[in-house]
Amino acid sequence: MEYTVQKLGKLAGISTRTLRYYHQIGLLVPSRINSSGYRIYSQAEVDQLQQILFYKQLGVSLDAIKRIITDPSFNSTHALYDHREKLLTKREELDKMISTVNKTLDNREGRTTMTDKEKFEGLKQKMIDENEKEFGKEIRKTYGDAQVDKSNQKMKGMTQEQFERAEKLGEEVLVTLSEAFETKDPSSDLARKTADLHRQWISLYWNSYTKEAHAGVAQLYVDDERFTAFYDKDQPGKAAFLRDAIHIYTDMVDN
Amino acid sequence: MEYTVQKLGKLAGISTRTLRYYHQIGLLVPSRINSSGYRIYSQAEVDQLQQILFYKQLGVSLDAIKRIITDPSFNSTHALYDHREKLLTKREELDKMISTVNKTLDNREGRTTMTDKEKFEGLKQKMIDENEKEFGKEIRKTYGDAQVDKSNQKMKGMTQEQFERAEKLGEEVLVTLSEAFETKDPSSDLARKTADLHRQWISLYWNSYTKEAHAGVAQLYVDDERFTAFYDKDQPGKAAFLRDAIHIYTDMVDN
DNA sequence: AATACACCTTTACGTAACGTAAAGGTAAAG
DNA sequence: CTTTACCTTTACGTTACGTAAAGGTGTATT
Repeated sequence: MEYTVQKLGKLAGISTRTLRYYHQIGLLVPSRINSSGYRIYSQAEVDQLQQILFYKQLGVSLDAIKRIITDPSFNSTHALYDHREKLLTKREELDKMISTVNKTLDNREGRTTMTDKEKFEGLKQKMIDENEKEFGKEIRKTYGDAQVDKSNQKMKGMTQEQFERAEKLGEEVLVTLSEAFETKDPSSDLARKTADLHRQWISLYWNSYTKEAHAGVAQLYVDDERFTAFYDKDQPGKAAFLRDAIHIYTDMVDN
Repeated sequence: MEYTVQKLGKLAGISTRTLRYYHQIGLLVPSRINSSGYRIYSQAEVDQLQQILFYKQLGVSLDAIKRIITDPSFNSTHALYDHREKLLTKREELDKMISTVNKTLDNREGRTTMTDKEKFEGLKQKMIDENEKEFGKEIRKTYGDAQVDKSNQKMKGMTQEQFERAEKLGEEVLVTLSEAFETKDPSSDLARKTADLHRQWISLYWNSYTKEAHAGVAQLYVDDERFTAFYDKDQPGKAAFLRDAIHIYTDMVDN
């Protein structure tokens, strides 16, 4: 089988420009050029291209890939060891950046919104106070002061728009929960939707979402009678249903 | 105080080329140009440069930095949230690459020196099996199958070198824990070191470290008697001590 | 055969953030 | 007055292509 640039490009899922570029740098040379100047690739090039794309997926530079696949005396395993070192270094740098960003955001959250909309500020403070009075102690016990303070700080740092969105989401969770509860199946689509809405909702208050913490909070809804009372208000069993739905959800989602 | 390019460059630890480039793109404009055409910077520019370098350190693009520091109506906190998302996405991509490289290298090692490493391969599989038998059910219940499978997969994906490092770290945790335990103070330096070593250790098995999950595992050491038995083997109270140390640690560490 | 249309070619600029010459003025010190 | 250190602008190189632009080729339809 022989391929022109477009045929091969479609086969491999890359652009024709890419193939011309690979030819230009000598990474993938067509088996021949036909009388009209067209690049013609055959099976050997298809195989080589697969190799190239594999290494590319690992983040290896085209220059390094060229050395790996064209020079048979080149130790590709050693090259991959080297490459891994580079990747690990990069990840450390990234981790540092992420940590610094987190720190910066933490510091800012407390001070951003000054005395602009007092009413709004008052409302938020009121919500924090009530939250604290009702559930603060239990959550603090389970997740530590730092987490709770951060959540409160974040609430204070929210813009009015974000705040309204959060309140709306919170209501949506309750409405969808009621609908889902009627299915009696915590793995139903509606239940999954509820769990997903709930994730969105807490994500607005948390600095970093993790499945584990989400699942932990879900459990708390059953373990702490005040939470249970809140969710079971209309129909008993809703708190447990929500917990089950969230646990199924966090077990399904891959990250 | 006034500075020429070289003076300011030395002060900030950057090249003169960089300063000229920042001028060119309008990111840092000198306060004035003297009669000979020299760029002259004063205090205001020094301050702005510090800001620029801070954001640069977070991996923010110069274009984004420019918007952040020149447009006062720009919400820099929101920009940082966005930026953090990008960083997290990048880290996921990196993790995938690293995992694939590890897998590839593992496969190659197997092919090239198959019989040589058989013992080692067997050892890893044995560890996974034992782990599963002993703690699998409890951990699966708490953290879900996905997390446990990932951890096992990661163990299989480890190279011999990494594997040895992991085992050594595991021992270090135990040794340091014993020393720290004698201080009777879970906030002592030694206790903090123990928690940090423990973090490093589990990070080798987890795809992504989070404070919450770390704290959760620490709690498990106390809640699950099999874990407790393991850590309390020599001196009762060590499991609880480790949990306390880790909780103090996760509350302190910013990310 | 003429035309339309899909496909091919090469050339070349743009991207991010500078490093590195090259060619040529300027300031201060000897 | 010369050396030396410092300044300037212009411009090419870096990575892996995307995106025109200008023009030739292959095939099907009119």
